[in-house]
Amino acid sequence: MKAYDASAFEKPSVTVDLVIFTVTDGELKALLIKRGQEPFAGKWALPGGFVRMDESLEDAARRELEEETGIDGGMYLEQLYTFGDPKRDPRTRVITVAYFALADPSTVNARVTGHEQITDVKWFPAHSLPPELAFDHRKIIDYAVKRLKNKLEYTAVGFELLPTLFTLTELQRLYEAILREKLDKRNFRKKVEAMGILEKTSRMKKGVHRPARLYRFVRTKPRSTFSRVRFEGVR
Amino acid sequence: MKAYDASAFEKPSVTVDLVIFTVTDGELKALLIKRGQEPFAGKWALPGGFVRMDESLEDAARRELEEETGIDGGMYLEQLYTFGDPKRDPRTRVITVAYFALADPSTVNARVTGHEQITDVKWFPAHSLPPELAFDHRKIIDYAVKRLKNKLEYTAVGFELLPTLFTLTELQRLYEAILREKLDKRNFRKKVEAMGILEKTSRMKKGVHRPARLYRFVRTKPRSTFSRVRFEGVR
DNA sequence: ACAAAAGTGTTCCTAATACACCCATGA
DNA sequence: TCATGGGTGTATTAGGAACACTTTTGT
Repeated sequence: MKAYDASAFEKPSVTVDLVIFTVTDGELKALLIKRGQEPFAGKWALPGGFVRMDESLEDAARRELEEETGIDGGMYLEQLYTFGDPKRDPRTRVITVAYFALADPSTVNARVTGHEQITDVKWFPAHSLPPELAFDHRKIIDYAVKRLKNKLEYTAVGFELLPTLFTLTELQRLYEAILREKLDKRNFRKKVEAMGILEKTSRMKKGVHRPARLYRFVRTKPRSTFSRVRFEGVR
Repeated sequence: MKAYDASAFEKPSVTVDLVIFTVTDGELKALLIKRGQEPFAGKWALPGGFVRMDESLEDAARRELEEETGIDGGMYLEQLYTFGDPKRDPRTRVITVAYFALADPSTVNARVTGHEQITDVKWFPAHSLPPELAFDHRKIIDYAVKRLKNKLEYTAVGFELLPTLFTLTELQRLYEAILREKLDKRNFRKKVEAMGILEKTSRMKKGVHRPARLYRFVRTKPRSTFSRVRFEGVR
């Protein structure tokens, strides 16, 4: 019980690990860092780090997020799962609380800052990751991808991956990239408009062909029907 | 990064807390224990305890579960969320990984075993909990209730709360108790039969009126359509 | 024979799917 | 003027919701 003297127990280390997603070139990508130190030196791993004694888990995640991507706060962040296998870190007991984050590619500026132990930072397609990842990070990423796909079907989370203004086709491509399936243009638009979270702007995006209308994402007041709109099977 | 020397950091304590649900008397109930020690002496709290260095989080949860309820393994157990507010424990930094468990009431035998720090154990209706719970346990329970309700709508998790053989009315009452809404008998049966996870047995349950057929829950091979069956709005 | 719970079938309606054509622009 | 992506409407179908009556038993 809680009532036991906490100091009587040997304590595990606690870290947060981040699966930072973005979508570029029609592909879902995750940000990985190359480790410069043992264990798993030279292997790709999730960004993350130790939770400090005076910060909440989410604060820790957001701090690491900023350090790693150069984005200061505001990014979508959600707790994923806590991985606590006693052998997941070969050195000592480390329990990690995994988060996933969604980054609008236009704002992300991945970089190596401060961490001499990181020798490289790179976006990897979520479906062709390096074969050998550090720790149990492959498992964590796979889990995050599953959760993201699922979440996409019943929430408006996808907008986090787009700039403020976007066209419906861009939104559709985003969904297709994450779900890895083609969607029907007409049905997709019907669904997304039914959600009532799109605001038509007066601006148009010029391209080589007919200009496309730009939309903005608006968080509406909680609607009971909102969470029921799903993307499953929009084909 | 992971690469830092783990021992250089002060470590938080890590516990697991359990929201153990059952349904009796047409009500969803959660098992609470009365604390015999500070902090929160005399207050009701979730069962739980420190994670040992050599056991996984789930192992820790299952161990506590058995110690608290006298059920040896096999119970449905799912990781809920990890709560890590630095001030959630007034003494020291304690991060807790919350789990929720589902107990068939016929097998549960709540008791006080071994823990001199526990002065009482009791099932409380999830919707009328003691006003003052220890730590952030009210938040944890509320979250668990939300998750359970949600889970009920797209998985077969409800069967964990019933004995092996049950009638369809018993199953419906269970759903009604958790969702806190009346369901339409005909639609409920259609849905639940469409799930394809019920096996009609030849046995009947005798009562004061027309005997009811007893069913058994069968885990079918993974069916792609399975997860789409929902209970929302079965009214 | 009747009270009470078990059990079942049909209609209505909404939402999901599948599908094809016109529109506006730049080259 | 034509190639290309932008944009829209409709018919069909499946599933969710609403609803009422018959059956079986114990008393």
